[in-house]
Amino acid sequence: MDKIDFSVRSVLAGEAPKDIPVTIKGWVRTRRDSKAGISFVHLSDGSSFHPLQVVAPSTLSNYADEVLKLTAGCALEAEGMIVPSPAKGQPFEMQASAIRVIGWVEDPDSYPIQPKPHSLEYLREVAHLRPRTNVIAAATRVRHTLAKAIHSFFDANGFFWVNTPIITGSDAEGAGALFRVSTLDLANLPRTEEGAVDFGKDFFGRETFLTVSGQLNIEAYCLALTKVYTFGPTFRAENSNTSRHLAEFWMIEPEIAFADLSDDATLAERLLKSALGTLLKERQDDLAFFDERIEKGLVAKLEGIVGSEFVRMDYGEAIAVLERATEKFEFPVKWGVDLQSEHERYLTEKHVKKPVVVMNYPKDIKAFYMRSNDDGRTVAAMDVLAPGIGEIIGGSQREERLDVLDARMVERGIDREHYAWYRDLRRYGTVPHAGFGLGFERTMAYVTGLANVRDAIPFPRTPGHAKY
RNA sequence: UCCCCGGUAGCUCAGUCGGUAGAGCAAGCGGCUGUUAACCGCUGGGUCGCUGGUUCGAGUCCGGCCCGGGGAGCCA
Repeated sequence: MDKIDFSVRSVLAGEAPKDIPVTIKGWVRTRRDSKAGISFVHLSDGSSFHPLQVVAPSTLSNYADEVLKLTAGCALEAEGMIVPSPAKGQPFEMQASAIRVIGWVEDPDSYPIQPKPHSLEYLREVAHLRPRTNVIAAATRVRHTLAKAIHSFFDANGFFWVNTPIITGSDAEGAGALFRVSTLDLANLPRTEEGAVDFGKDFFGRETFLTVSGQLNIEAYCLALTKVYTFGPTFRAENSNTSRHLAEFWMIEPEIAFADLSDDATLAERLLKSALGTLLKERQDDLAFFDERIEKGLVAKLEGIVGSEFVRMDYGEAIAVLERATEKFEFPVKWGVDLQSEHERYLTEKHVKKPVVVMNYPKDIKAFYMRSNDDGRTVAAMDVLAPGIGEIIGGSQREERLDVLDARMVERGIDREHYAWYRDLRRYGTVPHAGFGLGFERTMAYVTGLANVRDAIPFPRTPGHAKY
């Protein structure tokens, strides 16, 4: 065995052998030359936050022709012995015995990713190259670990992951505007006798859309498997232009049977704490970077969340707190109105300074499927608000009583036949159940300190943006 | 969709009272150095977002449009 492939991560962790040459492949971050006869090439393969320092001696056959011409972004293969680094900055480095350039950067002068801080706005315009930066690579690793931690939490607690459909025939009432899915020829639409578009001729024989929520479908599996969740993409065709909205985003939606709103809130709190705890253990390098460059005090903030109790507050209590506040709000506060962003921010950022669960909202501002409370004017809904990001979770106990559900649908003018299968769930062995939706990118924004969800997803889709 | 801010070199930005284009970084060349997003010197690099107008003269003032960002609403 003359050479072995290892990752930069394994080398820096001291896991690579020290008695035989190893080969590392990656992309150049920086190159510094010493006329004493060596060059330092920082090589990154994405496996860890820190790059590998490759020490290239001038005795390499291609030193003058190639090594001295390496610029940021060049792909290469470096072979050599791993040795303890005599200088500060890294525990180990490679004494290169061979460097093979695999891919040059043509025109280094205009290569969009330079070894300097770029603005996140600029990086969005080169979305195909931005994973080569520290910040996006770190976010990508955090995203992976966060997803894994969420799956692990559910698995350890007896939940089953259910892949609810991406294409749906129902429009999950009130969750937002829909993207149509159709194979009809737009230039030559089939028409009914009345002149309307004849969706009976469409691929599925009816109107279909991209899902805005897996909730209705997951309820069906909940009422058989008891503890289930979805984790998949979700689509909203809203013309939303904010740092908190994407047209395509990922959502985690657990649903638990034989459970009420309090159980739901407990699950939300345990899930968040568990996932954050895993991140703190497994992504220290990346979190340290976010702490230093993106949000000072980030790690302490996350540790604080893991170690503290979420504050629970009734909607009515939240209104009272806001009414007492000396803060000037643009929108007046009174019982019955939905909380505005400024109100949510005040509650979570100034009043309690950590995540807060607001529960039992007025029924008129919430969806038809949320369970009516005995007071006749509120429903068992909850929102988890997080500092800096606002609503991170929205959930509720579901209305399991068919007569009450029907009454609510009539109230809202919703066609019961359209929800026939959803009503069936209340006709056959109905039980109290509850669930919530956790926005994955909003959670990412919260744990990285990145202020915009567009930087928390590999290729963000927003109005007018689907180029990459 | 509404409100606000912005668009000048590959990137980040400065550009005064309207007088004809600047810096740092990057790139190229040279110097120095077991260096750490090194340091020193030199060089090249511009449709000042587009368009119309005011003016002797517009990066600068005015209108329209395009693009980006922030905030609001919708919501996760």
